[in-house]
Amino acid sequence: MSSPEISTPSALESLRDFLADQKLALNARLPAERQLCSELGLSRGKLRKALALLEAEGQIWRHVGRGTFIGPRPVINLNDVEYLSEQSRPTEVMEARMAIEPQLAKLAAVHGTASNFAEMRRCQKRCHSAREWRVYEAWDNNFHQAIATATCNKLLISLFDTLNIVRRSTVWGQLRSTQLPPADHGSFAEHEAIYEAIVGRNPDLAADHMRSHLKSVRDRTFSAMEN
Amino acid sequence: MSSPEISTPSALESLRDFLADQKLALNARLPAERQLCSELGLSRGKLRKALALLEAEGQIWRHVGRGTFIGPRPVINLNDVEYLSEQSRPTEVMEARMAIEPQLAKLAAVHGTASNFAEMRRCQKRCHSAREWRVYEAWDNNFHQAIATATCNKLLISLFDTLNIVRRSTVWGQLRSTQLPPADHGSFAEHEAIYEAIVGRNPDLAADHMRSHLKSVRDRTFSAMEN
DNA sequence: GGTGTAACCAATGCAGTATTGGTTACAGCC
DNA sequence: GGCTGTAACCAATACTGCATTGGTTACACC
Repeated sequence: MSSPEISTPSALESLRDFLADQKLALNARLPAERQLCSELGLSRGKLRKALALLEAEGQIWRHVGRGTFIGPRPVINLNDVEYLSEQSRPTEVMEARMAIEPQLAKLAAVHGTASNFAEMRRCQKRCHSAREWRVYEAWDNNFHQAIATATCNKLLISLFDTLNIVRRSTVWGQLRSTQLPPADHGSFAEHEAIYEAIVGRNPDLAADHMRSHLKSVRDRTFSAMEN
Repeated sequence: MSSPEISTPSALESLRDFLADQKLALNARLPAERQLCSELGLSRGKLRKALALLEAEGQIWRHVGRGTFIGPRPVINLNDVEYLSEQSRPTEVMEARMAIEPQLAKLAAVHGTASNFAEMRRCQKRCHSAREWRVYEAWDNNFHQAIATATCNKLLISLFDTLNIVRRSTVWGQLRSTQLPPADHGSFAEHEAIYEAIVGRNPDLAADHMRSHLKSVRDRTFSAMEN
């Protein structure tokens, strides 16, 4: 039986020869499968087996609708926020917040500067003076952003930004309970506690307050969803 | 009456009234400028001035070809991992790991499945049998990746991936102390402790072990850098 | 100088079409 | 039965032409 053991390897060989001939640069796109078939005189099945081997070796990578390319598969776009938002359920987003934001508060208490603290204070005041839910929410968001900024860690800030975008674009399955100005919103006291702990350079306390703040946010959100 | 001090504010007022009437949701798109002009009976110039004020307040954001939207301008996609890597110093990367990975271990102990645990075990074995530093490092990396995967939280996994890419592309300012096979590498016991805590469904213990593991990694790394 | 109007610009969205890798069904052939 | 080649189909993606949108400029008119 000379056919399978030899014919498939020969397909691989002719494909390798073709690639060597063309001297294709990194990331270059090679002809579509159907075209390569006729050029190399191979059936599509054989060609695809050869291509699969090359792909397994990391020599090429393929994608439906795009083509076959030279080189290692590029890193997937991790920050494809839309995709992430579709993939993330509200409980997951909340879980991620509770995992990360307390740590940010902790580090903010360590590395935060006076101007960081001033920005946090400014956001708090705007929260108080907000008369519409939307405005309140904007400054609440800025408050949490200010805490992330206070970590003085660009990587963590970037991770928080991604988390934040996903959170804001997540469909929470509810309308805000109207245009309610959040007059006696419980978050005021919680924000204050977080702020005090951070400014007081008390990392663990800051993390604790952030954790309980997020817990109450979670409870309010999900209980509102069930109503 | 028709002086600029009055006419422009009135444009702003009628625009605010319009927004209140429509009760537009967050991220909703409001009508195109030309349409709003006729609806509100304003010239485009006046309308644009009013819109510019709202935009300055952070109430709306606009983009050519897309439209005008309610809410804060979404943050640009910072998928530029290379940029992040340049901006992040080794201490920052390490700090981010110590902030996030213990939380991942904690959640892995909560949500992890049997197949997650099997994968973690597989990575551990490969770490043991590795004879080159590079291979060891690859499976060590996979071990931490498996923990992130075990959180069953796509958002957290994605954040970890970003962190991981930055970490791996960070210049640590040192060469590995040669090709040393890490025969009695201290991380073995630490990995084992983390694994046991996760499989034993002990979230806090898992976080603790991860924290001390990262501490020892940090100490080894930075002491090596000083030598 | 300020205002309103219209025209233009580049960026974007959108819908329809073509292309691409991946898969399946089937006839033909040892 | 097992393998092969062919064709058809599928979902994802690129491409293309057109409509729309915010931003800008020019100009006539007070």
